[in-house]
Amino acid sequence: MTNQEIAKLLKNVATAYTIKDENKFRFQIIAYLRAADTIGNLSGELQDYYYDNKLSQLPGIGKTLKDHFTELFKTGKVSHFDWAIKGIPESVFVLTDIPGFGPKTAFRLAHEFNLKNPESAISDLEKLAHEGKIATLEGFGEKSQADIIRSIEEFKQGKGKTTRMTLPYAFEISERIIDYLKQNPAVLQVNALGSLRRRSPTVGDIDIAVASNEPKLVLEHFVNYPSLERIIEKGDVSASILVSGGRQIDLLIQPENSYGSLLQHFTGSKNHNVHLREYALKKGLSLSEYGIKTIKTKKISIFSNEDDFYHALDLDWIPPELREDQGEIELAKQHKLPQLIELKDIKGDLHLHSNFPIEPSHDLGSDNMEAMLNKAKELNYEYVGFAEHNPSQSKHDEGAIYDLIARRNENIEHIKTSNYNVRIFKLLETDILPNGELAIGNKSLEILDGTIVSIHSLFSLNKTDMTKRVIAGLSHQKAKILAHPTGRMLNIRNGYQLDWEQIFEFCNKYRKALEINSWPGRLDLGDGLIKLALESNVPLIIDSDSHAVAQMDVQKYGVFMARRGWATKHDILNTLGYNKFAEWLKS
DNA sequence: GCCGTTTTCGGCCCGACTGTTTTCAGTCG
Repeated sequence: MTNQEIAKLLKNVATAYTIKDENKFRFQIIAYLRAADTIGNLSGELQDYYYDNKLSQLPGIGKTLKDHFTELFKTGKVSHFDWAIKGIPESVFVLTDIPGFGPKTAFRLAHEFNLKNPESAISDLEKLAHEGKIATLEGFGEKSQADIIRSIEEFKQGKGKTTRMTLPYAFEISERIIDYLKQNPAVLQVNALGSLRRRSPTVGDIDIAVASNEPKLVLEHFVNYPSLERIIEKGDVSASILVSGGRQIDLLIQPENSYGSLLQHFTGSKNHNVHLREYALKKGLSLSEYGIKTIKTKKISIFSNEDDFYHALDLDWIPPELREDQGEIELAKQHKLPQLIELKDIKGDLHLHSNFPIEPSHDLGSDNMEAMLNKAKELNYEYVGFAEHNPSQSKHDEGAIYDLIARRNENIEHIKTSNYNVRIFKLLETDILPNGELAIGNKSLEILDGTIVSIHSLFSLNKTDMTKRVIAGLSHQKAKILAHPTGRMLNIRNGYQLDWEQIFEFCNKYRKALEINSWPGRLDLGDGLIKLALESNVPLIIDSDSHAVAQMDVQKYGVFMARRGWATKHDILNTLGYNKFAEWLKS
């Protein structure tokens, strides 16, 4: 069962509670939604937390939910959930997936029109709306009927927040919008916030904050964005629009002198803010996007920057990547937050695919080694590793594979004679075959400084066999790094099954590194597994997996993931200088 | 149902926006 399916299950329980008795279940509803939020935004699989007995570490998951999940993973269902949603038509849970449909609206419509069939509930409702039947209900009008028709249309097209963007994609959109907003003189400051600022691997909508003393002018400018599709809402200090491609942009505005509170509020996460506000309440303070209110005197302190906002609560400033309610508030109080790794700490990129004609099993790079070295120099790297895919087994015998690798090595030696100031490691990205053997023989491996190993076939292997396969592959003395360890492709496929506890134990014992692959479509490992790996003292390495010079800039995304996983530079191997790194590679 | 620098019991974030209302309910972040 995927995280999204489990999160939906929890939301369904909250929906059912809301319909049955909102007051009685008030706090259960909050708890279920909070847990759903945690799980929906988790970058590791919930099931892995269960296997590692770490469910209780997750915010919002206490004893009761832990027991429910144990039942879920053992039996495939939870009797308490079944009990909770009993009596609510299944159609309701289908309708609540549509933006604008909450529990009350969904239940009311399902009930009034007797929408029994969940398969057809959405199209049945659409038909009723077109027939003008919804506007006749008390509490509904022509406008809400039209809204329902449009919501369903957009939902079917996957617009708004129905589908999530990858982080790098969202980055690009946000930069275009920010450039546009800056054209207006009423805009004094502008930042992308929300999950984008927290560097979440996928982003639902793009949140933008603006400092301005003339919010009306800013809003007017905003809703005239060239690729506007429609205005979702527009008030006095905020607005939401849909832009071409069906992406939702939310804008919030505050005067410059209270911009710090807005940054804090709009960065989230929701769970971080809820926790922070509960913490503040105990000090007699109430937090909002406007500032910090002393409850007794009703006096509001305002903050132009975020540091002061946190300091006013006796907390250190918390990096946005950590604001996921995973204990960061308590550590900020004790001045014990980790010093997170930064992009400038990276001293090399060990996973580069050049265009050297090595006749590989998978895609070849498009630029030559010299061009990639020039770029490495530009990035201030001390060293790189060329790691083309191994020559394909199907087209070459072992001798031919050896010759190709030897020729590539000669090419590298030749380049070394020119002075590039960047040291080179002779690596390779070698497939781990389904039986756990590496795709090239010992003789070929011997002429490498080391090899990256990875899974590129038979993803469907069961957990036990896949774990054995990976460990067998990593066991070779030359195998040093497991590339894109989960095999996930964001929004395309989940990773394969692995027993992480075993993998971590093995990597720690034999000092094998797990890669944080910065490739925009992968971002693999994600932050959840990074955090768990660090708790097991596993060496990590951040690589771009570049197939072209221009792609070498994606390293920042891997650093974002590492930061979200609480990594300091001491946790990441390629922050080491050349000598120390070479020493590890040789070990 | 969760959680702990007033608490293992008794609390539980705060506000914007919209539509259909004459003062609020529902949804969202």
